[in-house]
Amino acid sequence: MNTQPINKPTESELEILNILWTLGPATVKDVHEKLALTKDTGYTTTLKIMQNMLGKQLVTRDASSKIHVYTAAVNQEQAQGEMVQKIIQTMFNGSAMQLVMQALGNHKTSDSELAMIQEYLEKKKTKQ
Amino acid sequence: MNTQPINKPTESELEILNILWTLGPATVKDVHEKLALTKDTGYTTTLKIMQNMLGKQLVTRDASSKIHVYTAAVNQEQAQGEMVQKIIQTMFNGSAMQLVMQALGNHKTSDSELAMIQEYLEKKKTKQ
DNA sequence: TTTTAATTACGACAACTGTCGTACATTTGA
DNA sequence: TCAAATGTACGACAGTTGTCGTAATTAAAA
Repeated sequence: MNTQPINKPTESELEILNILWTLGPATVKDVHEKLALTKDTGYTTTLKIMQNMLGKQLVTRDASSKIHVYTAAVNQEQAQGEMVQKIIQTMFNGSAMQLVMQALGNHKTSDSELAMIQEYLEKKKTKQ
Repeated sequence: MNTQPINKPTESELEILNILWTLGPATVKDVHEKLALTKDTGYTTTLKIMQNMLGKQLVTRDASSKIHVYTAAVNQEQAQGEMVQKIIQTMFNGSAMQLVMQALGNHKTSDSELAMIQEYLEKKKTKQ
């Protein structure tokens, strides 16, 4: 799997990547069905975007049968990391903490989740 | 200050907004100088982007003197909130926790900052 | 006053995106 | 076999963005 800096996906491409990360290898039809749940868009539009993504090497595809199967070519965690990095720089003045506060502030997060974060923080403190 | 859903800024517009949030009301020159520190771009480019932003009502300006003074017209916290929301939905399957983990994982965060987050979490747990 | 400098306005341009209609190819089933 | 259904390919288009050259305007300085 490619670990080069990612050829920055657009908003729409990101949505599709997210679907591919969830579904694993999938056809245009699969992706479009998922996408259509939240977005009013045509089949050929989805197809075209995925073809663009192929050009950018954001996905790979198996075209051995008529029905092409697409797979995300970028690592989910890496993409998440780069995005978070970007946001922190651009919107939170380089402070991860400010981002964390925002993320937790406007969200209902369960006690168990909060506990997990606390645990994570403990480990991190001792490690550093 | 406007609290309507924000007319979504582009990447470049976001950089400029961030500068305006830091500087407060500022001229194109001020903004461009800041911007030029990290980005190789022409003065008129910055100007044009800021004029676009005026059109979108992302900024306001005082044009009473020759030297126009621009002010961010969107609330920083709201913009941050909407961005974080978007990211969580699009890239983290709706889980704020996953975002938090990412943000803390790839960053050197000081112990004191970590402690602040922990404190924040404690308060949040008891409140909820 | 005249020149120079600083600023803004305007227009042009290429690249990228999302959108879709339509053509083409392939498979399926009647 | 042949028509229908299912997919993909291709091309066109409009809107947005970032980029910048250059013109116009205004203020400051000589």
